Order: sequence, then C-alpha cells, then structure tokens
Amino acid sequence: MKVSISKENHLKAIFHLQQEQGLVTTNALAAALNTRPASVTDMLKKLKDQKLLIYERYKGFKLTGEGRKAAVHIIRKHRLWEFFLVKKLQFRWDEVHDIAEELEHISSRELIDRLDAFLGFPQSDPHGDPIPDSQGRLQIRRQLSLAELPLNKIVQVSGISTQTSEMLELLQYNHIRLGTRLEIRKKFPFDNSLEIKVRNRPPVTLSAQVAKNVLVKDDESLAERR
Amino acid sequence: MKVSISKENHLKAIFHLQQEQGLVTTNALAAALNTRPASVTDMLKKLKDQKLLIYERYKGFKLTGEGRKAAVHIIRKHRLWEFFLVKKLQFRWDEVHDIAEELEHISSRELIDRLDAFLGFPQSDPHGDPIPDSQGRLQIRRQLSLAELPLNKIVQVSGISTQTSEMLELLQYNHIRLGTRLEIRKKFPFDNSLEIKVRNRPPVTLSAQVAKNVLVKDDESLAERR
DNA sequence: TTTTAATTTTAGATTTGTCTAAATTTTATT
DNA sequence: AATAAAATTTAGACAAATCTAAAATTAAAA
Repeated sequence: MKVSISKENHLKAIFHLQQEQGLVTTNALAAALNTRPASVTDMLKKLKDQKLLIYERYKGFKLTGEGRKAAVHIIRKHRLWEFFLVKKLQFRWDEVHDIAEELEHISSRELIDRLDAFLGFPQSDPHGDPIPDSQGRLQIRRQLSLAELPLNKIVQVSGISTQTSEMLELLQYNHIRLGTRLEIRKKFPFDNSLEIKVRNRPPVTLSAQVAKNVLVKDDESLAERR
Repeated sequence: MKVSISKENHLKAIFHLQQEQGLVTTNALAAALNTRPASVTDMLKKLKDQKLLIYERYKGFKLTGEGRKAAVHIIRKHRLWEFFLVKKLQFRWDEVHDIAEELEHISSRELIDRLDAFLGFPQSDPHGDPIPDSQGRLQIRRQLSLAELPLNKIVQVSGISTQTSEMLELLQYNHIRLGTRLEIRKKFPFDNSLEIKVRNRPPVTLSAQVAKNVLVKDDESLAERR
C-alpha cells in the first residue's frame, strides 16, 4: 500500500505535535493541517490499517515504530532541502518553508542521501533544527541560542552568555530568567528581532543582539520519549 | 483553477508527441501516459475547459498558446533537474529520468530560476536535449534518428528520445552515449536492424526500435564549416 | 459504396481525500 | 451524579482521476 502525500503530511504533523505537546488530539491535528476533525478521523483509520499508527476510537493515537520512521524521514528530507535552498540557492531562511513542503515528498531515497553528501552532511537546517541522519537518528539537541530557535517551539531558558548587568536587567524586566518557559511568536527578518511569549505575560520584542545571548533547551516538562 | 500533476503530465506528453509525430491521437497519448483512451478523453475535456487545449470531439486536439507555455515550463524544470542530478549529485545520466519526473512538478518558479542560475544557465540536459529558458524559448536543433541515417556517414550522438532506464542501459552497454561518434555499416531490411561501428569497438547490432530513438547530428570535428 | 475495423467517446463504477451535519462519547461543571 | 460542553466519530456527499464495457463516430477495405 502506498503512503500518499496527504498521509505523509499527517504523519509529519503527528510527529511534531507529539514532540511539542506530548499528546496529540484529533482537533489539534486538524488545526495543524488546516482540515476538519472529521477528515482527520478518516485518515487515522487509514494510517492504522497501514500499521503506521496505534489508534482506538475516542481513545487517542500515536505513531508506531514504522510510523515514526516514516515521519522522521520526511523531516530529514524537508530540512535537507531547506539547507540546500539557503546555502546553495541563496534563499533567505524565512522564504524556504513552503518550497521545502513540496520537495519533502519527492520519494527517491538515493536522491536524498546524495543531496546530504553534496551538502556536506549538515547537522541542522537554517532554522536551527537538527537534521536526522540516513538511519533516522535524530540527534539530541544541545543548548542553542534564541536566535536559532524555530517559531512556536516551547523551550526553557538554560543560560545567558553575556552576563552584564544591563543585559540581566533587561531580561529581568521582561520576566525572563533561568528556567523560564517561552516560545518565539514572530520573527522580523528586517532586523532579526523576535517577538517572544512567556506564559501569563504579554508578548515582548527582543533584539537580535539579546536573542543571540539567551541560551535555551528543549522544555523537559514536555519532552516525551518513545 | 489548478493544474494538477496529472494535467501537467498530459500537457507534457501532448507537447512531446506534437513535436515527434506532428499529430497527437487519443490512443497515442494513452499509450504514452500508460492509461486508457477513455481516461485521456476525460482529461482532454478538463484541459479544454481551462483553455490549455483546443479540442473538438472526434476531431483531434492541440495545445493552445497557454497550454504550450505550460508544457515547455514543465520540460524546462525536468531538464534543469536532470542537469542538477548529474552534475551536482553525480548520478549517471541513465538514472535520473524517474527522479526528474517527480521534481518537475515542484511549482515554485523562483526556485527553478535560481536553480538555473546555480547551474550556470546550462543549454542542454545530460541527454543532449535543449533546456528552455525562463521565457519559454526552446532552441530548435536539427538532428535525425539513426534509423534515417545513410550508410557510412560518421555522426555524433546528440540525443535519446526514449529515456527509459532500460533503453539507456542498453546504450550504456554498447558504449553509446552523448557525443559518441559512430557510423552505420550495414542495414538489414528484414527487420530494419542496423550494424553500427564505434571507433575502437567491435561492431554491434541495434534493433529498429532502438535506432529510431537515437538522435544524431553531423560530426562537428569534421564539419567545421559554418 | 457498403461493410468492417479501428478509434474515440459516453455511461456508470471505483478510489482517495475531503467536507458538513448529525450522532456519539468523553470531559467538565454545577 | 446529572447535565452541559467539548471532542470525536459516523453518515452521507462531492470532486478528481481513473477504469471497464458499451455506444458512437470515423477510417479503411472489400
């Protein structure tokens, strides 16, 4: 049986939601894919039949090993193509997502492994997300700066690299400290400034200079394995 | 209205048949696309509705200006990707067709124009077929097939019109590739097969089916006058 | 010029992915 | 625990692309 483009999109979205939110719901998946919950239910059944998903009606669902493998491979393709677009074709990092959404569905594995080699086996894509290797291993993320963080990913502040009192004052003022959970809501390519959101606080804007010096890591309270 | 992948494939096949055979029939198109004539008829109606085709039932059909433009753009994408696969990813020229069949449907025009620049605006793909420019201009090449070639005339292989991997493998096996100099030593009227000779190789026999699809032009190292 | 053959088209089904509206099940709130 | 609200699923429909079998049309042959 075949894994269509639509099925691939579902697998990928489920994987991402599983990473970010821990649990995945029919509604959340529908929102992520911009379809209706009823359509998601239909697709869940098909993915279950293909043993890519463990699913019982009304009881929730999650990827099988097979399903996760498929999802990671799609993510690998997406991120390698993004890297290619930015590093070889000179696209800006904020222009490449939609094109990579199409390219990620090209099926040839040989193509993607050769592309990987051509690009020098890059470790992460232009948004700072790690690129799975050809075995489907997704490297654990070490700490990275806010400037490299993808949109809408909830992380915890794990360090400040420039600890001047001016810097710390600014962070204090914005209720950002070690351990704070936050996410990037918007990126402004003009000056690389960021709008970030901390729970129970209004959004604030940080300059690229500040963002570069705020180190973050995956939110451990959400991190979920297997 | 959208031009789906299937529609793109129809447009491209019609264009190619128009070039090669002059006229295009429902049956020929079905054969080229590996579908049934009834399916072709269905699609012809849709393409007509989108003004990509001039079509009257039982009377034949041909591309409109719009349709031709769309077809040429797909061919441009196909050939640029083939060039990329061979020159940048080190694929052999007989391995790239199927992958390019997928890549040609990626829609971003910006992507393809940047790819073109990245590749140095190549004039022809790895099979020797000309690559249309971003304005859709397709250079004409005067070449003829091996089947039409007179005896004992030394020519250079300039293109292969049927690019299945089976065909390309056969040619590879016989040391025939783009640019190869060869001549016809003997013609067998019984089945129209040919004995051909490549320098430093023993003579080999090619079927009429193969000969028809090997395109050649005057040997440039001999024909130095304008 | 009939008759036969080949080509092309229609009619009606099927598959895949989607939708809306209604029904069901689960969760949350008095 | 009863009821209201939210989430999820089913039922039934639709569009796109394809198919088979039969009908219509054109082309070829006798």
